Amino acid sequence: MGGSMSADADLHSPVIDWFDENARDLPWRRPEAGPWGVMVSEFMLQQTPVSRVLPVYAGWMARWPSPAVLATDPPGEAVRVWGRLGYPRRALRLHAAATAIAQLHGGKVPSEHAELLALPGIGEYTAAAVASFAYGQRHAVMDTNVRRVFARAVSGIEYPPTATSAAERRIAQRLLPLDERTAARWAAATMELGALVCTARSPECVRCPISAQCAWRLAGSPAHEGPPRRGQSYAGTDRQVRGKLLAVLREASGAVSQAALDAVWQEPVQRARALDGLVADGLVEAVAGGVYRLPQ
DNA sequence: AATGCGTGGAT
DNA sequence: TATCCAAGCAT
Repeated sequence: MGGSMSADADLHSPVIDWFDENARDLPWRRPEAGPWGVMVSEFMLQQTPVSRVLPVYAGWMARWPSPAVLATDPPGEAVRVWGRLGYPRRALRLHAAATAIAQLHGGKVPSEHAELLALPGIGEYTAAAVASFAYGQRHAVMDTNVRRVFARAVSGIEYPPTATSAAERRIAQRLLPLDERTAARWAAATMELGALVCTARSPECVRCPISAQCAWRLAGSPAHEGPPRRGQSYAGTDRQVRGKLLAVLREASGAVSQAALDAVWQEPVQRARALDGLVADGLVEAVAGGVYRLPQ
């Protein structure tokens, strides 16, 4: 098995105390955000930086202060307000989740992990995050930040593996404080530490509250072994074409012509494939006669 | 298990 | 300029 219980416990207080002093004042952390605000923020933050989420979150919550209100608007409006956050299928899934909450949960964001997991767009991470941040429950919340912190502090490696491993889950469970309140604080604190200090590219170990106990640091900060984790290319892909097509639809007040969509990409085969994909995903509706619009 | 899915800032 | 990276999910 891994390290001793005392070594694990020595991490809790420094990290939580650091969080008490350094936590960002983010809108979804305020009491008025409520479970719905937490849930909206988690959808928006999937693969998207905080700085870009902030303005969209504000607009979203002002227009749709509850899942029931969102459910009364067409999904295309969610896609429109989503704007340029990226991965617009998230907007569709958030709308679908709001509809399910309105219909199946009396309009209240469920508090049980299994009920959250059953909602569209909510996977293991988001279910744990909402249950922990919104309801104060005890869950191992493993996002890219937490995984990196544990990889370094506990496993002594610079980056976690590409896919979450059983070993990582064991470590997260082992480190999770037994007390529910403390566990919820720990989850937020470890995530914030990864986001602000133990960052991917240039960690600021001098500001880290557990640098003296960090296995990676103690090993001399060895460089990442193995093949470079390939970043996704973007230019020229279907994703870029989909983005350009959807941008036209978002910015139009109503339906748009085939000609307007054709103008965004010269190559007709890829353009058609991208448009078909958007329709298949439910992000675009084909109206009669080569006219398209956001879904209603 | 490996892919596809947006976008823009930082280095 | 090219690459990396950002609170993942669904298939």
